[in-house]
Amino acid sequence: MRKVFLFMDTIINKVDAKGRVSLPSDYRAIVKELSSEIVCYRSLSAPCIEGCLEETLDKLATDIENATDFFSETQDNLTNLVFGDARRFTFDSTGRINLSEKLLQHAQITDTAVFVGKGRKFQIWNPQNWQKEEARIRAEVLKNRPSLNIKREAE
Amino acid sequence: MRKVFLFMDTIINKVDAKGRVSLPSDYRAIVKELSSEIVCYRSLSAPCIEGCLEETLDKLATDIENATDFFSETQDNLTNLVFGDARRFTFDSTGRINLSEKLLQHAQITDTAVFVGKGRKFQIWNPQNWQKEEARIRAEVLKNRPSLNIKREAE
DNA sequence: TGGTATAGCATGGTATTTTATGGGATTCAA
DNA sequence: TTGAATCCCATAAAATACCATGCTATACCA
Repeated sequence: MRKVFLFMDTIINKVDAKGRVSLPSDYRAIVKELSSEIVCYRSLSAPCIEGCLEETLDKLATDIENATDFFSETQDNLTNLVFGDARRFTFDSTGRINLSEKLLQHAQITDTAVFVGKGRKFQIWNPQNWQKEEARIRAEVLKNRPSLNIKREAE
Repeated sequence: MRKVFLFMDTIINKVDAKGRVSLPSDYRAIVKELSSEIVCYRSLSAPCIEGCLEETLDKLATDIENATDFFSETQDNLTNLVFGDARRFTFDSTGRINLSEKLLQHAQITDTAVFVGKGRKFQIWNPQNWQKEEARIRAEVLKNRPSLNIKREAE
């Protein structure tokens, strides 16, 4: 596995009648080092699909196990919500995945999808929704310059 | 054996008159790497069936040993409840297991079963019950956003 | 710098495989 | 011998892999 891997850039691709979309080739290059699978799930906080490597979710599973008790309600709730929603999507030789109805509906995607890199994860948006969301984020950043402060708080 | 294996997604399958259910193919793929057996038991906290690899229960046994005293009532109770209830279920060439009456009754399952991935484990629910449970969990998580806090605590 | 060749990519269509599930046969135990 | 559990076979539907084409971005050369 490569030491450095980041999902980046914003790419627009078509979704055909069967729900097939080409995963951007840059993204594929990252995944291909391990397998030909990507994990997708409905974002908890926004009307979009999120994607990442299975490895990333595996880390989360371990984190949850370490942070909560086997019999605790919190562990139950979290694992149900996260893993109950996530699913593996394998892409074929041409690099397409077949998104499920559930995911497409949640993101209000019909015939076009926008892939937005987020580092270890990426998101898939309806083009109009993404346009609005990006404007909103930019406006907020201009007001508050939040990024650096937030990092300090967390450390 | 694969480095990463997670039970994911939510899948609805039919239960026939004999009590047979297809284990979702993704789940089978995970199990098949080791054997053709899965362990199931009645959930301690919810009206559903829980399933996992025997390996996972083995880890739990170790955890219980480490966390409680050999002679303690807690260890007694836990081990009785978990291991007294658990049973191996082998699936046939078409991938079906034959759930026992005891398990089906506990989960109120008659003709349809919902498999819910939970990472290292999965659950089997009655469809209506799962629908309610999922709504409850989502509402609770949206109120508290527990995931991030828990992660911080663990670090 | 400008123009052309080439390789890679997205996308539409088609073929193949896998999977869920019903029904029946067989085995084993009571 | 009867009942229950397990195994095997058949089928329809859905998921997935493969093939072919047109386009775009990149590389190469004059």
